[in-house]
Amino acid sequence: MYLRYLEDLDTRGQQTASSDELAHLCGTTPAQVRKDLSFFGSFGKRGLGYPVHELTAHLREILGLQREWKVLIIGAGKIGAALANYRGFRQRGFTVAGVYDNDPAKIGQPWGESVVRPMSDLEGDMAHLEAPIAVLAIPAEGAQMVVDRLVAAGVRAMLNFAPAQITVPPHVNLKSVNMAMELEGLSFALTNPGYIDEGAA
Amino acid sequence: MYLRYLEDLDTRGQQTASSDELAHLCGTTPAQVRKDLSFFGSFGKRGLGYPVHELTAHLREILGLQREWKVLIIGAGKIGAALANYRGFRQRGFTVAGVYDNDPAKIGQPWGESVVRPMSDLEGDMAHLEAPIAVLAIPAEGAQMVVDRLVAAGVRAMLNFAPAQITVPPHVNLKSVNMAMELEGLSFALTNPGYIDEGAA
DNA sequence: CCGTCTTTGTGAAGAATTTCACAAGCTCCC
DNA sequence: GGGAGCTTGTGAAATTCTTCACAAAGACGG
Repeated sequence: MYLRYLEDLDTRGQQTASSDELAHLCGTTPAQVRKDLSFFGSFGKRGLGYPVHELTAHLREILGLQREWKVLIIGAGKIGAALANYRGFRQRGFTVAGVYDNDPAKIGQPWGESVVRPMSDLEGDMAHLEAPIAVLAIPAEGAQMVVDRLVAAGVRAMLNFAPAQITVPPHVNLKSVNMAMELEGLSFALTNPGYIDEGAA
Repeated sequence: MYLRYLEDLDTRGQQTASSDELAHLCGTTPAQVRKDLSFFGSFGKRGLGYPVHELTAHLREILGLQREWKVLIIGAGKIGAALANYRGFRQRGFTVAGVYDNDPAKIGQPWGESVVRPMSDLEGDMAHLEAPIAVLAIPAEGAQMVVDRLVAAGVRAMLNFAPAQITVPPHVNLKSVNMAMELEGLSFALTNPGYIDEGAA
């Protein structure tokens, strides 16, 4: 989150930012900002604040964004298409290495500069890729089977958009985005106006 | 999250579930499950566990899911299409009340059982809707302006997929899903294998 | 070059959350 | 109907997270 706002400031040419300013932008407190950043090192200058450009570079390195990450999109449906179109990816060093699907009607169809590949190519293609990240954009049914296969093929990190309960071995990183659950959170917030939602900004 | 797993158990016809079982499913601890649920009431039976069907109903009510929520999809692009296709929505009581876009090429195009409506219809349409939830599936540029307009029109809850920094007045609930940020989290996890990601399951 | 002003980094205090542990309560079987 | 076996609900302890507050350090003007 800090990186996001620091990039904005950097683009606007701002040289330094105080913890106070960052806190205001991110919806947190100055002390929190300082504690968070101090966990990774001592980046600021007393009396001045944090050097925006330099800190941006530090955070990129901390997050491992100095390298290019290959992303495999699993599922050539609407979500897959939305993801492939998403400019933010390439800007942040994520490049789509391939789109895979099981559906014979979709296999071979053009997809950006590439074509949709059959799932059966997955294992072979993995040999050329180092530490790819898989994005699951498939229906919930059978999602676990696909995940098992990805894990077996060596995928170590996945971002799951299928509204399914997925389990992975401990050495694999899985993040799930469940849109229905997000909406349910909003439903709760609207139903119980007392509870303020912290997931803002 | 509990609701998600309880629905599974309910579908399979399981009568009761212990905090131990729920904890295992949800990747947490039995004590946590009991504390969480006890916050809302005393739903379990000692010696037996929690009645699955009944607890499911309770959680639905707590989350405000006993009613139907109208959802406005803002942006008739790929993400909007993916959302409209998403079966999970209707199942959980969220119905798409309309799809809006600014692009003249898209306005009037068929969209499910309806058509894409111009943004200018928004304020008028709001009169017929009670407490709708807006889903932002638009580019980052200009997202804040659209949000301001939605807020002015009376929208009290929004789910934002635009990779933009949005601010809303305190009485409006905003949740943001930023796919790039999720991927960056995975990048961090892969780069620093020591840190285990809690966002699993 | 000195005094004032600003802002970081960080121990310590405070608050919140999670875990522990156990009494109380329910079931089930004999 | 009573005892054995589970499992909840919940105070209290332990842990984690956040906020406070201040010394140390740099900037800046005169």
